[in-house]
Amino acid sequence: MAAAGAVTTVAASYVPRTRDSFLHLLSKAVTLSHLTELHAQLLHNGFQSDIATTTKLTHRLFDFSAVHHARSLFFSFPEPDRFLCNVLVKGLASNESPRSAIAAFKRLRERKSIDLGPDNFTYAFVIPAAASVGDVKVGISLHGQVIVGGFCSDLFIGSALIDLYFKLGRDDMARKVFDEMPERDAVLCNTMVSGLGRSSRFEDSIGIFRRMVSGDEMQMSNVSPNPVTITSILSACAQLGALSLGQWVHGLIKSNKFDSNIYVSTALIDMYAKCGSIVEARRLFESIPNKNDVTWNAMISGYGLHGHGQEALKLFHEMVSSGTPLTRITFLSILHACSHSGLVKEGEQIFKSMKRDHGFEPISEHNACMVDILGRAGKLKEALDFIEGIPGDPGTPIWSTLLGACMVHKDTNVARMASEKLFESDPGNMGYYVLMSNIYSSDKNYPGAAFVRQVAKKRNLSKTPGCTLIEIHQKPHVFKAGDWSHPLSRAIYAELERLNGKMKEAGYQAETMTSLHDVEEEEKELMVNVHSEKLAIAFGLLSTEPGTEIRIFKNLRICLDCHTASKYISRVTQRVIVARDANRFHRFEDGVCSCGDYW
DNA sequence: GTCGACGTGC
Repeated sequence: MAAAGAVTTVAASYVPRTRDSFLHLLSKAVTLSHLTELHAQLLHNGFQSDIATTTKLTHRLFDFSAVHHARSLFFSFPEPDRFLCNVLVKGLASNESPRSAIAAFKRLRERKSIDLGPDNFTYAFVIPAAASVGDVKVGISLHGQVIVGGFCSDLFIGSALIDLYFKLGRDDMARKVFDEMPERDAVLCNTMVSGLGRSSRFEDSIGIFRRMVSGDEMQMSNVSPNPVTITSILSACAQLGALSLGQWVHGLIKSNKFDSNIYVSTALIDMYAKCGSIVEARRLFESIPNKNDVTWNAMISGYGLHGHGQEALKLFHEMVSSGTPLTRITFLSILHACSHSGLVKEGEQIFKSMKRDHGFEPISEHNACMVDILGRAGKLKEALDFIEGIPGDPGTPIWSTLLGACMVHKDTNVARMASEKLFESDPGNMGYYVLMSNIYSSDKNYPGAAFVRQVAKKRNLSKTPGCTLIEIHQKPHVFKAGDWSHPLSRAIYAELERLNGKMKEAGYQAETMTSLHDVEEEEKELMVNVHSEKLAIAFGLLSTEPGTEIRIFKNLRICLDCHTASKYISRVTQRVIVARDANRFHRFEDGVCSCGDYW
């Protein structure tokens, strides 16, 4: 503390200092004004051409984002060496100036006469810069230079290259770099695990994780999962809905004493909530002593996902009184919870208080939430008024939200208006054409529906195929629409047939007929085909004891017919069915869904 | 005097 005090007084400037004491003070500085003061003292003490202190000062200035100051210090130094140049490249790269970092790197390479050629550090700094701007040409050129320079076995560079190739969308190259590393450490493996996860290649990602756990490969003999690995894997479990794997990882967390890591415990809450175990998520939440904003947000959004709007509101108010700083994501989470539960008044109040009491100017996503809240509740006129009140261009997500609400409430006029904006701003997105065509169909405007589909076809767009996952005895089974690839297909279709009879007796009517008119043959076939949700549910019924809860996961939003069918199935079989779709959870019990038919 | 990977909202 004495040191920190000294640098803030002007009198101290006249005390002669040694290089070591300056280096120490530079590392300790906690504010930018400390650094500015130290810079003045360095000049007073004749250190302007001392490279070690100049390097440290440049580094620390970048730490405080004083990019301009750091830059001019660098350029005022007569003969920078490679070390100082590396600090410049790193500083620029980590201060949202990756393009300047690349430019600086190129200038250095051109001046190789004074032995400023890049070393392993330079590449470890400049490759992430190329990755963050997504520059394929520069990225590949850097990889080439790494090979020529003989830096291939450097672990820092290896991780940077793996991350680069994932960011460029070249998963196979990332894999190649990983496979060819003579030795691997935890960070290198984690880069691979999280990169594969971001590319939705979960099985591959889990494969690397398993190899880290088993530890019987020469190249990874000293590598075992750490908290970073664990959070990446939990995030994969959450996206996959892989509860049993998540539980197994939870065991690993306990035996490795990673419980106290806040990243790990927050990821666990998120995993349990997204895998359908909201009660377990809350139990864990309560057991965490050092909750931060992200922990609270994860729990609030978990309640939102399950349609437990009141619980989400209670927790939100507890968060406010706990003194935890609220963030934009807190408001997104609570507003989503309101929209999923139809809490219009509460949502409006929170939206107002966000700006008034907490000083957050709404960004596009908050506005989209409000449109969602109003639109889902059928207040399309209010939603339109709200959109008109948004300064500037409301943006694609808002029109897309409004279009979704039009589908639920069958409003063709507002839908036409929203879709025109969307076709203009995002013409390559098939989802909008499908929605608009369905809206026309449900209004019996078949020429309109056919026209929209034709436009989509001319633009060569195709639908994301729907699929549903169900985990039986810790093994995942994935079904597509009309799937016959499962070994038990005969039994599954027979079970569906049997269910259909019982459901019809109970009053079920298929809801697909309205959209069957005037569609292309290929598409008609797809619509007549049994949806993947039903196949997964039938398989679940066959494979589990009576009374067991059935949990399924759908990659898209659940369709109206499958939603209705699931309600009937839950009644005629007396089973609870929990379905997670792309948006939220549905819990079907005795003919009723927890979403209140509101999704 | 200089290096990397993780959790919350769509």
